[in-house]
Amino acid sequence: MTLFEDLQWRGLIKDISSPELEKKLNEEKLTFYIGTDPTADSMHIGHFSSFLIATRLAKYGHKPILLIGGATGLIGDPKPSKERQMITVEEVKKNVDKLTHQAEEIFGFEVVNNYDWTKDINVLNFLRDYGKYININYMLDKDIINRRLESGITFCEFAYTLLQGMDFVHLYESKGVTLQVAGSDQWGNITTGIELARKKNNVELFGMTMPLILDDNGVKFGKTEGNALWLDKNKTSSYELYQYLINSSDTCVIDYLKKLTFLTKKEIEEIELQHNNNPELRLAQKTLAKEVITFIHGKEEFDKALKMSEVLFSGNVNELTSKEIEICFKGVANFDISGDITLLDLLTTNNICSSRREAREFLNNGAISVNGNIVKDENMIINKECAIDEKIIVIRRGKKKYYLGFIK
RNA sequence: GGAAGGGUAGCGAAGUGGUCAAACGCGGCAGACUGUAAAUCUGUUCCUUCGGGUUCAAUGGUUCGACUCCAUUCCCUUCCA
Repeated sequence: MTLFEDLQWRGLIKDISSPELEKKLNEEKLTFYIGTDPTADSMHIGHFSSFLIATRLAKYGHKPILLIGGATGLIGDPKPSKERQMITVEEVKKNVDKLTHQAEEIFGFEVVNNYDWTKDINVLNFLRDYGKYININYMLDKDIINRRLESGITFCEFAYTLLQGMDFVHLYESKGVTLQVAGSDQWGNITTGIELARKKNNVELFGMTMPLILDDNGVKFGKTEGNALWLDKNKTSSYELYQYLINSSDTCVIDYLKKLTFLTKKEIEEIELQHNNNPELRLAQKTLAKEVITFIHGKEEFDKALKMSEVLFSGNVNELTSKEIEICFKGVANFDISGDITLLDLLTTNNICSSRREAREFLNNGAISVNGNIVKDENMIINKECAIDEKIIVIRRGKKKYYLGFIK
């Protein structure tokens, strides 16, 4: 199977700028880039799913460059609905540093920052050297801009696409990059770069986009409860990541395996077969979790997440020693307990429940358990005596949310 | 700068003087069922010491009483310049 066929089979190709690209990908060694803007201090699983393409292409001998948008992040890619809130310069800088570090650590490829080549371009150069090549009508035709004309768009965001186009051209000129890969929402920006290069450098650059990964509710992969799943394990523990992946729906999980792992077609088809025979074993989900977490955090973290999940969902928490709990709950929300405190106060003061009212409701529903036992008494006194090894209290809210209290 | 429309809970959206802590939908959270699934069903969704307290962009005003009326301010959108 050629690279292109493999990508197609995995459903990773949405648009390509020219049919020629297939041949180029299969037969040549290209230098390509994929980028993201530093809108947060960590990448999330969504970035991961698209950045994986870098590793995939690299395996076939292409050279990846990862771009962190220190410049474009200051402007903001237009969202379909409304203007973005500007991020402060300091924050962007901070995010760039973190993302750069993270990208290097997880993917191990060269990382560049477009701020480096954009910061010294003055407004006149910008207009003459780049603005002159792009017609306004061309920009207005872009989906993302067109859609915003009704609700309004500032010049700042309107110009964003041009900045990204400049990146492509710059990377072509300085590093011989001829291909840009991105999520499908970036198509408009990729084509701006191609257009710019065609007019300015008289060269044909290539673009390829991947479809968004959606679950069966049409929700973007990796979005849960409005929180992203971060790749920084201090922001999202490997346990949480494991839980998200293991809960993938049957209808999506095979698709996820294709898109998020490096398992071969044969291996995935074998898993699919077994999975369909015994869906309740969730072999596909387990494999997915293993592959993804091992890639991001390494084997050790995966083992930890696995052990913790097994303990929490099959065994009983109070069979463990405090030491074991401490190890496998690392990363779970925790707090200190000093002296006696009623359960109700404990729940509210540590943000396990947002109000006393809510805490009572949970207690009444039997949603709260302490060290594995459901408790309904809001006045239960929590102290050293009821702690495991007199050290740790494990609070569970609902089925899956855990909190650790350390006796001080 | 001018004209018009608008700002209601996490979001969308009703309410246009009292029966409004505010319909309805989505989302969230919990419970049942289950495969830690999906679907479904049930409860709940400002705070509370359960007396009550604080909310409908902000500030003042009218009124016994304001989300509803008036004034000013701020913000958003559209059209015109």
